[in-house]
Amino acid sequence: MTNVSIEGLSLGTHLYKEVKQKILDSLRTGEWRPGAVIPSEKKLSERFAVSIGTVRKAVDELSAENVLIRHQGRGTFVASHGRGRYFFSFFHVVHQDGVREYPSVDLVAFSRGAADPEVAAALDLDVGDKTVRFTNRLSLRGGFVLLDEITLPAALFPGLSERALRERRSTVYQFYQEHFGISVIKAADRVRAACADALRAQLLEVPKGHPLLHVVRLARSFQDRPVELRHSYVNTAQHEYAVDLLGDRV
Amino acid sequence: MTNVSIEGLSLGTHLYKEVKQKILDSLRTGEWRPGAVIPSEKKLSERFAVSIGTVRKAVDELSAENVLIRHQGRGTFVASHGRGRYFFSFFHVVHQDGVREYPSVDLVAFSRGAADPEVAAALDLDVGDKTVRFTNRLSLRGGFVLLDEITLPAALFPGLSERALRERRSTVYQFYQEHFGISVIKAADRVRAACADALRAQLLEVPKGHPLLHVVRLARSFQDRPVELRHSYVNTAQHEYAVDLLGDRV
DNA sequence: CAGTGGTCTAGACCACATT
DNA sequence: ATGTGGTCTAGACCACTGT
Repeated sequence: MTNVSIEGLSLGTHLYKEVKQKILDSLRTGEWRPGAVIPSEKKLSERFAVSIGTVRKAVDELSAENVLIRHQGRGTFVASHGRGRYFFSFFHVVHQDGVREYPSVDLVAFSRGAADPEVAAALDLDVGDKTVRFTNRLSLRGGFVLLDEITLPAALFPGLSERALRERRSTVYQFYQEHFGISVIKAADRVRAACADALRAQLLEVPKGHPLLHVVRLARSFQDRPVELRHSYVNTAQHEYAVDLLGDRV
Repeated sequence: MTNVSIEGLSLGTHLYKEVKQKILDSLRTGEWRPGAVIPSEKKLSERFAVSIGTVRKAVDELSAENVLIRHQGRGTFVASHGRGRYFFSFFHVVHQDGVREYPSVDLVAFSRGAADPEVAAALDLDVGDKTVRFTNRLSLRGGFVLLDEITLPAALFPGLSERALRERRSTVYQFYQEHFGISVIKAADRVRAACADALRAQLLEVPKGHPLLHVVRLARSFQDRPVELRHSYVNTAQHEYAVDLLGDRV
C-alpha cells in the first residue's frame, strides 16, 4: 500500500471513484456475474493498490445503489434480479391492504418493429432501428391487474424469441440479465390517469372507459444506458402504486 | 479520545448509532433548529467522546436521509423545507415536458373535526380526537392541477388558524416546521386512478368524470411519528407524477 | 488565513458464516 | 479455525469557504 502517486496524478479525481469505476468495469465485462461473489475487500484493496477503507467506500456506494449486496461473514455479491426484496424495488403495485405479492404473468402479444421518433428518443436509437415489442398481462390474487407493454432495442437482445419469453420462469429483468447480460439498475416512472380503451379494457376485463393508471417507465443499465421502454396500465380497483419518499432506501 | 468503555458496555450496540440518536435528540429538542449549522465534526467527536470517523458515519446516514445537509468548507446544516431541491423530494408532479416548477397555492377549504376510524388508524390517534382539515388548490403554468386535502392531528398544531394558513408564504412543510417545530422527513404515497366527482371537478375545472390521479400520502416526522394525512387529486392532462427508482437518491 | 467537510491510510478488534 | 464484512480509532492531507 505504498502511497505511490506519480506527481500530478489524482488531480481533481477521487481514488474511491476510480475503484468504483473499475468494479463496474468488471461487472460490465462479465468478470463477475450476477449472483456471484466478488473478491474480498482485502483482495480488492491489494488488486487496486489502495487501502481497505477506500475499497469500502466504493463498495458502500455500489451497495447503496443496489448494484452489489453485502453479506456479513459471507462476502459481497453481484445483485441479481431474483425474487428477493429487490424485485419490489421495480414492482410497485400492491394490494390496497398493503400486502406485496408476486404476480403471475401471461404473454398476450409479441411483435417486431422499428423505432418511431418517440421510442428512438427514449431508448437512444435512430428512427427506424429495429425493436422488439411484447405485452405481458400480470395477475394478482387471480385477477388481471396490470398490462406491461414493453419495447426493447433489438440490437441489445439478439435472438429474443416469443417462445423464450413465453417459457421463461424468472422475472423479466432476471431474464434480461441471464440471457442477454443486461442488468437493469435504475428506472424512472411517470404516472398519469387514463381511461381504458377498447383493447386494454378487454384484456384487463374492465368496462371500456374504466380509470387506469398509465405508467411510462424508462429502465437503464450501467452508465445510464436506456434498455427498456415500458407502458404499464394498472387497474387500481383493488390495488395501488406505492412509493416511499426518503427514509432509508427505496 | 480515550477508548473508555466500562466493561460490558457497547454489547450489541453500535457507537455510531448512539451518536446518530444523540444528534436526533438535539434536533427534536430544538437545540439545533432547521436551517442552522450544527457543531463541526471535530467538536461533535469531542462532545460525544468518539473518533471523528464515527461521527462521520452517523452524519453520513443522517445526510443520506436528508435530515442533515453537508456543505464542504461551510459546515453541516439542519435540513429545512425551504425552496431548495429538497422541495421536489415531496412534490412529484412535473409537466409532461419534464420541467419542474413551483406551484402557486390557494386555500379553498378549512374546517375542524374529529378523527374517524380511518384517520385515527393512519395518524395514530384515537377515534374522536380533534383534527384540522384544509384543502389547497395548486396551480402550474396558470392552470389548476392539484387538490391537496390535508388532515392534521390538532394536538400537534396548536392554534393553527385558517388565517395563518392563508397568509403563509412558505411551503406547507416549511410552515409546519417554522410554526410548529414539526419536520416532515419521510412519507409514503399510494397512487390510484379515479374519476372526478362533482365537487373536485368544479375545483379543478375539468368535466365531471375526468380521470384523475388520487394520491394518499402519510407523512412522518422523527421516530416515524405520523403527522399528516393527505389526499391529493391530480389532473394529469398536461402533468405527470414522476418517480425515480434506485439510482443515487430520490 | 483558519476552519470546515472530504479523502485516504493503516491497523485493531468485533460479529458472523462456513469449514 | 479461518475468512468475511462491520465498527472504530488516530491522524495526515486535500479542497473548499469565509474572513
